[in-house]
Amino acid sequence: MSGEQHHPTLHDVARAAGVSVSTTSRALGNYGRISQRTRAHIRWIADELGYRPNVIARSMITGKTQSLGVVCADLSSPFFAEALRGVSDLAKERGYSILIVNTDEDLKAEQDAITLLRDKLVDGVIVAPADVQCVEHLARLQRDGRPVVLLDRTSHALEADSVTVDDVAAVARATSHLLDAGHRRIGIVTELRTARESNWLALLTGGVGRTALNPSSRRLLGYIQAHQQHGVEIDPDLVARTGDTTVASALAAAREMIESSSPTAVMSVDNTTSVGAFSAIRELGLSVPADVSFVAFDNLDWTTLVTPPLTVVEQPVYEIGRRAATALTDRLAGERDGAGEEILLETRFVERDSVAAV
Amino acid sequence: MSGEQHHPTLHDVARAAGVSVSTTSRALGNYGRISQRTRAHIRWIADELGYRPNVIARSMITGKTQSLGVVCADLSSPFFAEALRGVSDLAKERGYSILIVNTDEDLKAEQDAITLLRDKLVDGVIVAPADVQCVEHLARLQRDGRPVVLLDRTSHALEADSVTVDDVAAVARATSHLLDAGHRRIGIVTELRTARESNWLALLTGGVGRTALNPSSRRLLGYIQAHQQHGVEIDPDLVARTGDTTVASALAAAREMIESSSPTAVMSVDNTTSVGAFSAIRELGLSVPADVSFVAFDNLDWTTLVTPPLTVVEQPVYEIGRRAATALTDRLAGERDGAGEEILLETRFVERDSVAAV
DNA sequence: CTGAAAGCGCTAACAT
DNA sequence: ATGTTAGCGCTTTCAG
Repeated sequence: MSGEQHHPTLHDVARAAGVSVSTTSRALGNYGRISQRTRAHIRWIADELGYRPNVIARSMITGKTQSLGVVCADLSSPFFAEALRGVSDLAKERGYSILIVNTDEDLKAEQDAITLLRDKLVDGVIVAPADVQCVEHLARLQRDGRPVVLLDRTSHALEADSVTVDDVAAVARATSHLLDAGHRRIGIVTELRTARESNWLALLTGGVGRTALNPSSRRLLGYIQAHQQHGVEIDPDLVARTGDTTVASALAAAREMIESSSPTAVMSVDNTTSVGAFSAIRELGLSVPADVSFVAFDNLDWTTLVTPPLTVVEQPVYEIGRRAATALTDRLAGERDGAGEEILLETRFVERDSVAAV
Repeated sequence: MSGEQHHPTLHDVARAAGVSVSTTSRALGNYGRISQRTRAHIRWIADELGYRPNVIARSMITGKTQSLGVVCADLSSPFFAEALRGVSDLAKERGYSILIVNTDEDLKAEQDAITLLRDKLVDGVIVAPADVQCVEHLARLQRDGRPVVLLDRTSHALEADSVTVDDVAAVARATSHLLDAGHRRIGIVTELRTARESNWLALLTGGVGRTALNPSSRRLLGYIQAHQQHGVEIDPDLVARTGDTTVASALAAAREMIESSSPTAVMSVDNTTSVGAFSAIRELGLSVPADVSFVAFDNLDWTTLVTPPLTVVEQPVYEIGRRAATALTDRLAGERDGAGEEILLETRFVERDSVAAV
C-alpha cells in the first residue's frame, strides 16, 4: 500500500546524464546559456526517468507557487460557482491552480482565509470582500507583494483592480421599465446585512458614493435613482430587507412586504432574493403578471422554466470570474502596472413575460 | 507597492527569545520535551514578531501539504458545486485546504489534473472519475502514498473508498411509483457518453455489474430493473440518450423521444436532463401531469417553483462531498485502514404534483 | 557553456 | 530540557 517509491530528483537526472545539477536545472528550466545538444540529452534522460520537478522546493526559493487564492462567500451559490468556473478556466490556461475558501460573508472568516492563503504563498488573491469598508487585511496582503483583485465588489478603501457589472444602471433600467409600464408601487427585496447598510434611507439623499457599496446596496441605489428620475416618491415599506443570504429569509421578507404594502410589481437583486420573492408570490396565490409584475435578477435556467417565463436582469457571471483572473495574472506577469482599474462589465435586460402594464 | 517586507523566520524568533532554532521549533510545533516556561516565552515572542511558519519549507521536509485535491467535471454544475461545498467545509474543519480542478468529463484532462495535483504534493485526492474503467492514473497516485476517494462513482478497477447514493434503488423506486400509477410507456432521458455505455441494451440482460457503471447508467439500470420486476417490457425508443452534459442536448433528445414515442410519463437522471426534459415538455405544449407525468432528479429550488411542483428523487449532495472528505482525511490521519469501503448514502423520493395515474 | 557551492526555512536526528 | 547540525530539492550567484 505505502509504496512511496523514490521519485527521481534533479540530482538523479544529473548523474544519469553525466552532468552537474546546475546544468540540469538550466536544461529543464529553459534558462541560462546551454548548448542545444546537452539540453536535448538531459531532457531525454529526465523523460526516461519520469522526472517531475519538486515544485515545493522551487517555491521555497522563488516565493511563488503558481497558484491563486479565491475567497468567496459560498462556492455552492449559482453566482460564485459560475464565476469560479471562469476563474478556474483562465487560471488553468495560464498555468495556475486555485485554492478556494468560503467565508459565508463573515469578516473574521475572510481575514482568516487571507492569512491562510498568505501562509500558503499564493501568488495573488481574488476576493469578494464581505465588507467593502473593512479591507485592511487585503491591503496588508498587497503590501506583501501579493496582488488582490476584487470580484463583484469595489472598495474605496483599497487600491486594487475590481471586476463588477454596472448594477446601478442595470437595476435602474429594470426599474424604469416598470415605471414606464405605469407601475407606481414597486416592491424590491434586497439583502442589507450590516447596520450601516440597514440605514438605506441615506441612499435617498445621495450622500453615498456608489462604489463604496456592496452589490445589493448598489442595486437598491439603481432602484432609487430610477424613481427619482421619474419623479416618483418611494414608499419605504416597499423595500423588503433580509439580513442573511438564505432563501427562507428572502421569502419571509418578500411575503411580508407584499402582504402589507401591496405592490403592483416586485423586483429582486440576486438569485436568492429572486427565488424567495417568486416563492412568496406563489404562496400568496398571486398571478404573474396579472396580479403582480416581476423582474428577477440573474438569468438562470429556472427563470425560463416557471410560468410565465421571467423578465430578468442578466449579468455575465462566468466572464466576471474570468476577467478577474485575467487581471490578476496579468499583474503577476508584470503586464499590468499602476493604479487599480475598475473593470465594468455590461448587463443585459431580458424581456420575457412577467411584466404587464398597469 | 512592492514592499515585500521581510517576514520573521524561526531563526529570528529564536534569536529574539535567546534560544536555539530547534527549541523554538519545538515550542511552536508543540512536540518534543520542553519546559512550560520557555515554551510560553517563545510563543509570546513569536506573536510579538508576527511570526508565521513557512509551510512550504515544512512541506519540503514532511512531504505533506495539508491540502486535498478535488477533481470534478464542472464545478459550476449545481451537483458539484454543492458537493464541493461539503468537501470544503469538512476540509476547513480539519485544517486542510483544497485545490480544485475541472475536467469536463475528459479523461486526458483528468490525467493531467492528477499529475498536477501530485506535483503540488496534495495529501490525497477526491475525484469523480470520467471513466470508471480507466483509473490507472488514480492507482498510480495511490501507490505513491496519496489516498484516493471516489465521489459519486465507484470502480471495480480501483481499491478505494467511494461515496455514492444507491442510484439503482432510487430510480427503481421512482419508476415503480410510475408503474404502480398505471404508466406503461415511461420515457427516460439519460446521458450515455462512451461507446461502451451506448450499448445500454446489455443492461437488460443483467450482464453488467452495477458498480462498474457511471451514475447515469446505474440510474438507467434502476429504470430497467423496475420494469423487469413489474413484468413490463421496455420500448427501447423510450430511452432518450444525450452524448454530452449540456441542457441543449438533453432538451433535443427529450423532445425527439417524446414526439416520436409518446410516453405517458417522463423521468430524468440528473439536474441537466431534468431541465432539458422539462423544457421539452413545455415546448411541446404538454401539460404536466395531465398530458404527461414527470419525475425529476435532484431536489433543487426550481423544482418547487415551476408549475406544478415536481415529484423528485432527492440525493444528499452536500453530504456526499462531506463524507468523501471525511473518509479521505480519516485515512490521512491513519484512522482508517484496509480495503476501500463503498459508502452508500440514502436517497429520498419526494412526492409533489407532477405525477398522475393513468 | 558548465560546475561548485551557498542557501531558501524548516524538521529531526543526534549530542549535550 | 536545550543546542548543533544535516539536509529536503531546488535555483542561482560566482568561478572556471
